[in-house]
Amino acid sequence: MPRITTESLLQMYRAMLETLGPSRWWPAQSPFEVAVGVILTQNTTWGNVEKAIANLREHDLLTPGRMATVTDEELERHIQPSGFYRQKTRNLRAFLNFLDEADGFDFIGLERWETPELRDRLLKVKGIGPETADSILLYALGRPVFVVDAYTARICHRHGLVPEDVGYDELQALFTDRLPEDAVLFNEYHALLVRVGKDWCRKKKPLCAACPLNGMGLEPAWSVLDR
DNA sequence: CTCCTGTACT
DNA sequence: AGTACCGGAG
Repeated sequence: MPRITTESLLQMYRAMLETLGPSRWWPAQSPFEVAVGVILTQNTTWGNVEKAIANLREHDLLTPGRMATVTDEELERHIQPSGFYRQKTRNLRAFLNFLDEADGFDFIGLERWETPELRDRLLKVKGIGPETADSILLYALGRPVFVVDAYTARICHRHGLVPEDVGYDELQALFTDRLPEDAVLFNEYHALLVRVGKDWCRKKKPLCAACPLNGMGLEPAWSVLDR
């Protein structure tokens, strides 16, 4: 395994930022809307989530208090285009209950918890796993938490930085152990990795020659391991 | 490991 | 038609 340094991670960051420009994440009008988008986008393309969000906005359901008033059937209908709509309705309901019990639907009231405790509490909510919890912490609450995902794993694995079956915490530590604890940096870094993962470091037929991360002196491990 | 689900892309 | 999608639960 190659030695990974702070400078090499920052070099990757700069390469992506220079090529792609800033990402302006998370696209939403409130912290609650961010959290809803985070939950809806689990294993789902963002375009489908946008349709669901648009439905919710049309019906003025993008606040915890308003969303809590509708039935499961109505919520299912609105978020249907984002897929997994029965599960996600349960997940949204569980998150609403969490907000209600935590702070009476005042999303900003979550500020009273330090990040590690708030993360533990989020992870106890059914439907909220590590990536969803961290995305809410970073993109809804501005906490300096580095979000990793399948794209991050794929990109890092193909550059020989981690094994293919790297776990969430281990992959996250790769970045948090070496980068300054900066929410603005973490926000943009994850956004850039997702964009690279979608458009260049694709699962099949990766476009390595045109990739923003091409020619960084990293080992293209994928080329000899799989296809 | 399988299931969950709709949509868009190849 | 097959595949992939800003995962998580059982």
